[in-house]
Amino acid sequence: MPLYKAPRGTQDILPSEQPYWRFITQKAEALCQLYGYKRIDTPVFEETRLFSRSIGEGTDIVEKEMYTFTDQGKTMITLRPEGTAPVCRAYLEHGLHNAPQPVRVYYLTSIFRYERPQSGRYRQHQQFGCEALGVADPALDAEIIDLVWQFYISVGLRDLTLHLNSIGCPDCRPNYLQALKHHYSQQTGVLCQDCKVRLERNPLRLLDCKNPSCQEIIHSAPKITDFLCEQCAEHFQQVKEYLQDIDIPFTLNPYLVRGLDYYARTVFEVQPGRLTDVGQPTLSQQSTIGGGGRYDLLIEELGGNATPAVGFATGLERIILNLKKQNIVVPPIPEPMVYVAYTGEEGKHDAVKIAAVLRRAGIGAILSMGKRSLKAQLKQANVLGASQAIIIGEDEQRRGMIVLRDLIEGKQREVPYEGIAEAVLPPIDSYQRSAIS
RNA sequence: GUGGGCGUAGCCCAGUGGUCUAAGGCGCCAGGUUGUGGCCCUGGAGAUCGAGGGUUCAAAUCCCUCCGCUCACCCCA
Repeated sequence: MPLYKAPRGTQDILPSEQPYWRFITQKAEALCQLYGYKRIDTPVFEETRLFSRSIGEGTDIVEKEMYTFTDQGKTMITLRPEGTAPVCRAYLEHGLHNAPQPVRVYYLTSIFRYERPQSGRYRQHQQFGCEALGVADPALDAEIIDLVWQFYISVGLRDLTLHLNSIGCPDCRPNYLQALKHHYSQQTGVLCQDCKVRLERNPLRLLDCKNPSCQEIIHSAPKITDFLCEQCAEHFQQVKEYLQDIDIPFTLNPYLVRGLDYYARTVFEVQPGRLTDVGQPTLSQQSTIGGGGRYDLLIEELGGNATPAVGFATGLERIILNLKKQNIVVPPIPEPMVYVAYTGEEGKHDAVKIAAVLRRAGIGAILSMGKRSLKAQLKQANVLGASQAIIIGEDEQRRGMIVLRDLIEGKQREVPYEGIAEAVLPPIDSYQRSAIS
């Protein structure tokens, strides 16, 4: 029983897991470059009021999931529970409205939420997100959705479903909410406890209920897409058309709502698995690997000028979870190719020097440590995946030579001490080339 | 916050009251003659059997409490 353990809901990402992380983060960054999104990093913590204002006072995140504390200067601080609000804050703080619009940025960062951990859910998790601020063009919605979708494709995930909806704007949503409330008020008898609360506090969330008895009410409920104002309907129509232009397969889901208050118009979510029943959510939301939408009012809410924006975020742990479920293999992280072994104390000085010479020549080298038998050293070279071993033996040393052993072919030859880097290079090159192709 | 499952070495796990001073596999370390890997063989290190309390002549094994892990609900990525 170890004395110390990683806090609940957190995890160590050990070297053996790193290939997954490197793989997906490299894919993400390559894609962002392709779409012209630039990296932004914001602080791990912000003033609490930024999040309570943006995410919404009544949301679960703000009510019970934030890591909040008062610092020595009596400031209320919160560990970032989502990525959009800090980006908006930075946009305002640094006058990014003066940059060419839209401002396209992405982040790869830790997110903190105090929740009960379960499969694919952690108190600290990593998100990859993109935000495009300053433009209301529906083509930008399509661009953002295309970007996430291409991201999933580029990491190799299959069988995903893109759920798409529009939740309108402050002009048209009240009409819908009224109709929704009216629909529900006639059936309060069969409502679950949660939905009774939702009816009062956050009616949109009624559509989110998984309770079987509430499902029927949901399916007979009015659809928000029938209540959109002219502008919202037109915007949504164009988003759909642009997505069709670029062959992004989406599933219209009029019951899709999102958990943060700042969304307006376009909302979307990506879930693993295909739907059997079109338009009907069959998977629990917990399996969602990514989501996002428009938040045209958020920046104004935070004190800026009216600035439309759209973005997405996706959970990296959940992506890795699905990569493993789908048996997708990721490329290994290359090991240093040369293992430097030696016998005796005199040999060790040359070993230290040769390892340094190789590294300075750009050749990865692992230096054997401690006093171990040659057998043990070569065994380790093998386990570490080195393609070549340099053996500094006392006999050869006296003649100014060292042994260069090819661990893949099992052949070795003597080469002069001087110019060892040149001797090593060619076989390494060919090996690496074959490993890449 | 609610409910289910589970807690034996770094990992996988056997063992359900005395023969357990806890077995096996992987991994680690060392040997298999004198300076050479991948296979094989041998040996070694590594476990207060999650913690505390109780029942019993006797507990890894039964009971209680706590802690932790895990899965699901809620909600979110």
